[in-house]
Amino acid sequence: MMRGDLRGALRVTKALADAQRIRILMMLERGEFCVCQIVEVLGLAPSTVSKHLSILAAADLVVSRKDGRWAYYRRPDSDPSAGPRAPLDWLNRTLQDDPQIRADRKKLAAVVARRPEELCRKQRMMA
Amino acid sequence: MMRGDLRGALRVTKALADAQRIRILMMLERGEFCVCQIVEVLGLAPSTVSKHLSILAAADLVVSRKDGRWAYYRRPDSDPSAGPRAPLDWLNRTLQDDPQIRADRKKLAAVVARRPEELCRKQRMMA
DNA sequence: ATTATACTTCGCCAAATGGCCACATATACA
DNA sequence: TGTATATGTGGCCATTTGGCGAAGTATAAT
Repeated sequence: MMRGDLRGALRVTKALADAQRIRILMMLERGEFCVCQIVEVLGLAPSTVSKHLSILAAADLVVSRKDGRWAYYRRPDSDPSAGPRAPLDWLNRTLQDDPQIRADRKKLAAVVARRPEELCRKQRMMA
Repeated sequence: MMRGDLRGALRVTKALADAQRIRILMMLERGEFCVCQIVEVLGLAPSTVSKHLSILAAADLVVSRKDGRWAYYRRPDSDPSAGPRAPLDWLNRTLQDDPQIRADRKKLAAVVARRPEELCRKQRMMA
């Protein structure tokens, strides 16, 4: 993208200025996940998570991939020089030992052990 | 400070998620300035600028120094490894050619040429 | 073809944010 | 001491933001 103007930078910093979105980004350091998996870890409504993901995507902090009914999100596998790699690395370093992030990682491990269908079914039951 | 938790990181990212505060930080890359000088460049009410500065200070992105009636703000002259140096460097790189930031730099040059008293006097006249 | 399902978009509401003015505080100068 | 002045704080208001549920969309399964 390479915008390089204040508006573009603000899109990034505003995207980073929310706890749930930071949690999502830290998740995605571990790999590529579908929306229902992210929903399960965050404990928010799917519509809410979807909106967060669209904000992150608009800032080029994540990219999406459709596969059947599922939508997978991951960190862009792009050049480390350009793009907002620097603030993300900083977050990574800073939050390595944060209790919330550690808890998310633990929950993530349990989540990836299941098939996505089960997650979605469970989430429908709760709602 | 070295907080290292999500709350501390959010204080930083939220502080960076505002155009005026980014403009202030870019100004302070050029040196140390008093509130009335920042007011003059941004074109906002002194109370507004003061609040922005307190948000930046709470995130350890600026430090203040009192000298008589004047309060001077600057970037913390601290270790480059710890602290939120990384996102700031990224902003610096990204916004180098932004028109708003360039305009601010130009205005800043005119502002530093005057004595602070004149600026404050002028600002009182306008209000 | 119809139904089920994974996700997104829309509409709404409560809370947070950014702006200003008015006032409070603190320092300097007469 | 008293007054002027540079900055900080509190109250108020308009806008933005984050959350949810309901409805919409698109793909898969029956």
